[in-house]
Amino acid sequence: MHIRHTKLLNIVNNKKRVAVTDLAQVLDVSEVTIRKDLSTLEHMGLLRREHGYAAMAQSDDIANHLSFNYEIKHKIAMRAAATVHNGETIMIESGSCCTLLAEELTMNRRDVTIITNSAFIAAFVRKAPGAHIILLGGEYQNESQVMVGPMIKKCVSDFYVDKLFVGIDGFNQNGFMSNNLMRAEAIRTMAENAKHAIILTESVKFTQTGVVSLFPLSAVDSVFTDDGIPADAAQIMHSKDTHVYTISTAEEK
Amino acid sequence: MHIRHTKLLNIVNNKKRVAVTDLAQVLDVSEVTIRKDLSTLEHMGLLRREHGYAAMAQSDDIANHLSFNYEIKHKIAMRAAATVHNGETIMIESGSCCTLLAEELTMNRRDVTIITNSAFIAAFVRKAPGAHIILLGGEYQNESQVMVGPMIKKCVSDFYVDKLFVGIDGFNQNGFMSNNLMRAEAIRTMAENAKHAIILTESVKFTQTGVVSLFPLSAVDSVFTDDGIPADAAQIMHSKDTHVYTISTAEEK
DNA sequence: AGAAAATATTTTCAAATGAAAAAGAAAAGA
DNA sequence: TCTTTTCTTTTTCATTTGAAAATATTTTCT
Repeated sequence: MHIRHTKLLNIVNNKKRVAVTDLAQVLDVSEVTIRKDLSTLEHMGLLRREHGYAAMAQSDDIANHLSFNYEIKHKIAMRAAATVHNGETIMIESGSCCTLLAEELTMNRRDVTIITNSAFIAAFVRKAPGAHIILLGGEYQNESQVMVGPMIKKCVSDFYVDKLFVGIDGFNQNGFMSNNLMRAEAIRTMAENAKHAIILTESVKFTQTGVVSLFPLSAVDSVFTDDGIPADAAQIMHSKDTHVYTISTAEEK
Repeated sequence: MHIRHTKLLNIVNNKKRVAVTDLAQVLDVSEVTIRKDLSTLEHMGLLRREHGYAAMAQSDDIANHLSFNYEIKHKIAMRAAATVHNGETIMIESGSCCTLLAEELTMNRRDVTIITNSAFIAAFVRKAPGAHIILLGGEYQNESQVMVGPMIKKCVSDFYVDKLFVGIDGFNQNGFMSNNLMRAEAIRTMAENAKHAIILTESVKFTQTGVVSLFPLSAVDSVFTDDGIPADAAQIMHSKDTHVYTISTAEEK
């Protein structure tokens, strides 16, 4: 991803709606270049175009939108993808990093089967050549497009996998947190049928606290995040034998 | 829906991609009017706009695309919707008419719960105020966005409803047909837990034959279609006590 | 380092765009 | 029937758009 694309996304995400003229001026390139960038980014689903403007891709969960810190999320996803081998079956719950993980696995791996309760992820990767998805049933949450409720348990009981990848909404000294009771319940149910629970998240989540408890520290095998993670949070996890993989956020070039 | 919109959709669907200029000329209105129409229709998801052109909304199953015969499909859906009362829980399988039925029920009814194996329908109606969806789990078919396979049975066994609405791909004297073995199997599984199986389909399907058998005539309670249905097909169904509701395709005005 | 190739960016331009105001047509009320 | 209101369509215009060609920059190879 071009460095200008990153800047452009930041501007659009902050202002929500920016004139093409302004973008060209601020980024000091011609409008034509901006337009080509906008085409690319719109195609990736990271923003919307309007006549004369670029607008933030409307998201149902603004705070978790893919285009916020896209590059970091992508790096985290790529690092986690390296732990999955061809032919493996894994579970994924929703979240930006997890979505990008699913994309990578379906685009560039062979015969990876993804079991998920996220209809969003299923739709996101369905055009990819290697997309093989098993969608868990349940009550459909209209905003998140995730399935929750008792049906999840029924569906997931057929499977046992090595790895479950999940996102989080917050963290405190007792463990990992979520913002939604039903989803937290669904994730724990999925975790019962997976050997390792693995967390993928931007480091900001470690400075926030969620609304409901998701996992105690001991339940999580490893964490993939970026190097913005507070030292004390990393320390707490280390002390409980949770592996922490931090990705460098340094901008290349 | 404006009559010009219908004509416009037909042109776009036939040619796949038409210049705005050409549309204005053929329909004999100004380009501005065409542009307003295109905005409306794009917003409804019935076509895509490109710079200078209107293009067919890309569909995974071209033959079943929503924008083909939209008006007829909509009328069929509205007629079927009249049989569903507030507070009812129903099952829907995929199909254009069924999608529009789901839209109507979530937009203009109160407390209707829809059980479906179509992630497409779930996503299509999720913004509607009354959308309450239970999505059945299973193997995710990338093109149709429908879940199939043994997990359907597990999921659906929790429910028993009065009505199951389904679409079909074809018909012969032995009964109703589908184009996909797995989906046909899923539909029959759903039908086991519904009192009445109800078919929603454009009449053209009665002149086509599917690839796999879906239901014998006796398994279907009623059929909602348009008045283009061949007399002999209607006759066969009548003889088996299947109600046939035909909607007039006459263009108003 | 220097040449060749591949990428990225800008210039240029005719065509397409959306907004606003004006004109026309249809529906409703007296 | 005439008037008012509302909805639809057209006219007008300054701005935005994408395509192509020209130029600049970076990368790759020798």
